[in-house]
Amino acid sequence: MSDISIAIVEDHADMRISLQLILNGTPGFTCESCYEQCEDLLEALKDEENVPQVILMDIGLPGISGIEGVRRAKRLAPEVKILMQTIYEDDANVFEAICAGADGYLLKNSSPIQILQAIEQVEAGGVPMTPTIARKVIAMFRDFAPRTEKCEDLTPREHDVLQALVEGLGYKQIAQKLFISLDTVRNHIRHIYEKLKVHSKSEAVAKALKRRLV
Amino acid sequence: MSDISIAIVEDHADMRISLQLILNGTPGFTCESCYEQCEDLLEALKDEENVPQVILMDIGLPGISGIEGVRRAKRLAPEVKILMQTIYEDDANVFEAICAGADGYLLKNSSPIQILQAIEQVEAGGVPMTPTIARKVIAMFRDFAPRTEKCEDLTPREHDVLQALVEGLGYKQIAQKLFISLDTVRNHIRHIYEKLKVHSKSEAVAKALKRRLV
DNA sequence: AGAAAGATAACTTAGTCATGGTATCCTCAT
DNA sequence: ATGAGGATACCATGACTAAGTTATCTTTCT
Repeated sequence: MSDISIAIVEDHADMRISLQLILNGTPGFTCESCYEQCEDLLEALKDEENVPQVILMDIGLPGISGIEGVRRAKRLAPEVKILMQTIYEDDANVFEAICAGADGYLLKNSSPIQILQAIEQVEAGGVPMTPTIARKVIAMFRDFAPRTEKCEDLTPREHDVLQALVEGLGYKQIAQKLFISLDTVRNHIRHIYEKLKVHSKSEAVAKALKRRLV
Repeated sequence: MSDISIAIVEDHADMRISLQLILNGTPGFTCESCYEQCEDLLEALKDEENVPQVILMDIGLPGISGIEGVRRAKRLAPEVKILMQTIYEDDANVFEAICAGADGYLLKNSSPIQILQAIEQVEAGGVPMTPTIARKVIAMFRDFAPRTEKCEDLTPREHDVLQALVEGLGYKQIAQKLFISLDTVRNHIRHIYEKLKVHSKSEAVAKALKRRLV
């Protein structure tokens, strides 16, 4: 089996060079191409000869960001595997990177061995990521799934009112919308608060949306 | 460090017994409880004394299915980690299991070593799953790709305040949390309202959650 | 050096909200 | 038929929120 060919995109020269040294110094891996910025990588990808099997891409880059870089690289070479590397582990970045087409997600403080393993894993069709990130992805995934849970025993009418609250309506507007009096709205909301164990409109809305009660 | 405590739910006696033998025969793992069906597990979970660290659950069970079992078990003991085991790797089952709250997904033909590794991994906060399943989850995730509308340029501080609103806090609480005066909170919220084009806390919370600004 | 933007803070006022208690009417299942 | 739960409605009050106006102090960019 021949070596896995890797390209690096990384703006810090020392990081870039040491990565390349590690890769070229390990049997089974070769790294011929290193780029300081996405633009250079994208230029290179236009020539099919230059397409590596795996790209190791920093997420925080000057010019085109790593995330946008993934999107474009995948357009130019859909079959290339891209591993993102980042110091951040925040939701927004992970989420965006995955949607952009990244095949794995590493932290910058990963050990060389972890990096090599991740490269092998992604080339084998896996999706290497840190446990923390995996949890986040799964959690987000769960959030998107339609919740079948039947709302903490809210009555149908209470559900209507909660729905209206989520739409951002005030008491008066809800009364008009549902053709009931202001006092009845108050009453329903009172009960909703008790059942959801909250004490304000915003808390109720937050809980309703987070638990997919609406 | 003490052993990881494991419970098994599996209807095939031979499978169940050999699993238990393997676990108890390996340093670092103990398995005291085995159940033939979910009902028994759920009954046991009602007593906090009986809650293990990890549950190894078959997905195809008589009576309550493994998936429904996960849902209920997680309600009784939210902190328990659950590994699903199945002969199937089909989308529907995997997705349902994940949404129900499973923390990992193994195939039934996994080797004992793989099972032990998965248990360690899940206990460490990871999400063990086969590469195939991981790919499917990621692909599915991408499809749902709800656009991340660039946070209507809220300033960092405004973002903090919005975050607090989403947590259901009131003005006073936000002031305390962020170590600023009530008036400053008012001011930030005023600006948030202008930028999000809303006129109340609940509207702001609804918009923030729907657009994933937080 | 000066402009622009952000974070901080104060004061005010009309209006809304949270929460208490109470009561009527209807429907459904005991 | 009788009671429980749900929907409707009213009254009252203290606390909170929304929105307007103004001002100081940084930091950042030009």
